[in-house]
Amino acid sequence: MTEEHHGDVSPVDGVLAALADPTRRQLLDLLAELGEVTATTLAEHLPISRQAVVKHLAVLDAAGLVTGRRAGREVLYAVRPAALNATARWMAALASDWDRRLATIKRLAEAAERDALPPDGEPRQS
Amino acid sequence: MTEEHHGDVSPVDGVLAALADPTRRQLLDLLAELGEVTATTLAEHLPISRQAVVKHLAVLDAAGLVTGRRAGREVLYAVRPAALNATARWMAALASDWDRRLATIKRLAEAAERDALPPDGEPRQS
DNA sequence: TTGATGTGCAACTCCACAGTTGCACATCAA
DNA sequence: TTGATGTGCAACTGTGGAGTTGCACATCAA
Repeated sequence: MTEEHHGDVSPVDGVLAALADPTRRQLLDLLAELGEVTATTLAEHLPISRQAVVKHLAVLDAAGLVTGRRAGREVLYAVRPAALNATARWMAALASDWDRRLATIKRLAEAAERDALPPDGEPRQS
Repeated sequence: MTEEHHGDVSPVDGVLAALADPTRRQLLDLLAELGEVTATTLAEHLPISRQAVVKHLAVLDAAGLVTGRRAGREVLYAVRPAALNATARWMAALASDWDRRLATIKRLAEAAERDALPPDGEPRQS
């Protein structure tokens, strides 16, 4: 049990890396809209080749954001919300942590400022 | 008024691109822990040069995740939760949208399967 | 004023990754 | 079987970005 706060080996980093690419986000939007489609179909909706789409889908699959299922000679991909949900929660918790820390700092700063002033509240000359 | 669903020009993409880098996430953790510190101080806690830290801070600043404030000859950086919160909400909404769509698809699929079966529910032989 | 410390700017290297093309292999329909 | 369509693998190119070093400029303490 080391004292590290936010572990970096979580599935979160994979999701963040995957979502960093605009083309991959576009791909996810297409998948959510079209339902279950092949890489070839997806490539027809984008200005890139099928192979590029396949590589992106591999990254998204490794991140747990999509799933590929074989149907005859084609592979149908679909969106997978679980990993996205987990990352959203991770982010909200991190933001909440920052808020907590900042509130504490602000409170301490105000207390120190009060202490620095003389008891009668006279401001010191510069 | 195009029919695009999830706009990509939001502050979200900047945040995602910023969070994609592990070093940048480490930097944010350090900032949240140390409060207000300079790039030089941050560099002492990391295996990279001060200039690398400065560049990362510029990216984080552009994404709205950090703020730099001048104090004499040094610049103090601090964490900023607003953009992170916004992105967390964006992600949660997206995940919820996916859940909704998948539920609809599943419902339709089950209805279609019911229609394909004979009225008396007899399973067809393989 | 001098030395020390800290920031800002610029040029450079290096590599991971997005995207491409070409071809071999598998599957469906005729 | 043949042709058409679709996937899988491999090699290659180009570029953005992470990181470095060197130096000029600003600020603080003596």
